[in-house]
Amino acid sequence: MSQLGFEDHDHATCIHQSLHDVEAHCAANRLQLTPVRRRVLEILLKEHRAVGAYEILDVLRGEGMGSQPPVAYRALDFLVSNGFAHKIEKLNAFVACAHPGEDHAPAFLICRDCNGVAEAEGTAKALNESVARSGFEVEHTVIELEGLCPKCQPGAIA
Amino acid sequence: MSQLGFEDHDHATCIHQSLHDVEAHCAANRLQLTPVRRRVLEILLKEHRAVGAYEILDVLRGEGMGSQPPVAYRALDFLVSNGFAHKIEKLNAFVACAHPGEDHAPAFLICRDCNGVAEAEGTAKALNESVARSGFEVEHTVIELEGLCPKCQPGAIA
DNA sequence: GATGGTATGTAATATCATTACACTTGTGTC
DNA sequence: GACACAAGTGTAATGATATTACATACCATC
Repeated sequence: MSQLGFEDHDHATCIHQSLHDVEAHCAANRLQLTPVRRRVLEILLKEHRAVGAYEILDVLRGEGMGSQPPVAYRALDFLVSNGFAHKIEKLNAFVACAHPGEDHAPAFLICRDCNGVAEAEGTAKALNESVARSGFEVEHTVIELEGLCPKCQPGAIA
Repeated sequence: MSQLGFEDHDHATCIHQSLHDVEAHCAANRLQLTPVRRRVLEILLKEHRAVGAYEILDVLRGEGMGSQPPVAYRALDFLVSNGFAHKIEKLNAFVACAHPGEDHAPAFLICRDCNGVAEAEGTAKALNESVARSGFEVEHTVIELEGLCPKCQPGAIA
């Protein structure tokens, strides 16, 4: 299983790369990455954790980009439905996607201590196939594992 | 994979059996199945679908068993934390457990058409083990598959 | 420059959930 | 029996998350 999010990495490059990927994907698919949408994506990318809609809205408000909930929710809808972000159902909050543009159904690893969220790939497919055999037709998959990330476990080197 | 919830069955027996199992489990573990808690369980058992807390509250209110949200949420907390019910994160709603008392982490199959919810067993374990190898310590698992149940698929015999 | 599609601004409201505190009831102890 | 304590319930208030509805702006095309 590949997994991304908890290990140390060059976060500036990480953000830059994701933004670039999203821009490319939007250009290729005639999707409008408007200022608000781009700003919301940046806010999400800044953190590898789930961010609530109202937290995002606060930032937007501070920057004069709209102050009512629909502004944030609309941008989030755009990002989620185009695969640039994911909703974490367990937290009613959102994370930037680690593989923007790819149509995938990752599992999310949610650390209850540091609130970090990582994506683990390659888990949903087997699950969906197994369920499909029972006659249920899967359209959308939510897999969220809550626990402690390596750094937050007792005895971790911190 | 075993799966329960969408197939036809004798629902009266199904409810009766579940209630009986829960009563036995409470008696064995000195848990108080008070009137409110029992009533909330009955409300959940009546349907194989996720029921919202306020919908439950409405029923309780109609029966004079408390009218404020905490009444419903406290009963639901009791049921969920003792394994008699589950919360469906995707819907912010609750279902009775199909295997009350057993400590398990089922996958939920949620039909977007009829709102039915079924439990599919035996999926989380492999997932957790696979993730554990990456260093993440899983404490709680949410697996929710949204789609169409056999009966709601186009072409179903209805 | 009229039309239509997409996006945004804003007010109001709906839905889901928790906090805080008062009260009751049952149990064990003195 | 008086008391302390824990668990459960009643209720008001509030907080957190999300949607509806409608007006306005922008932009591409004809």
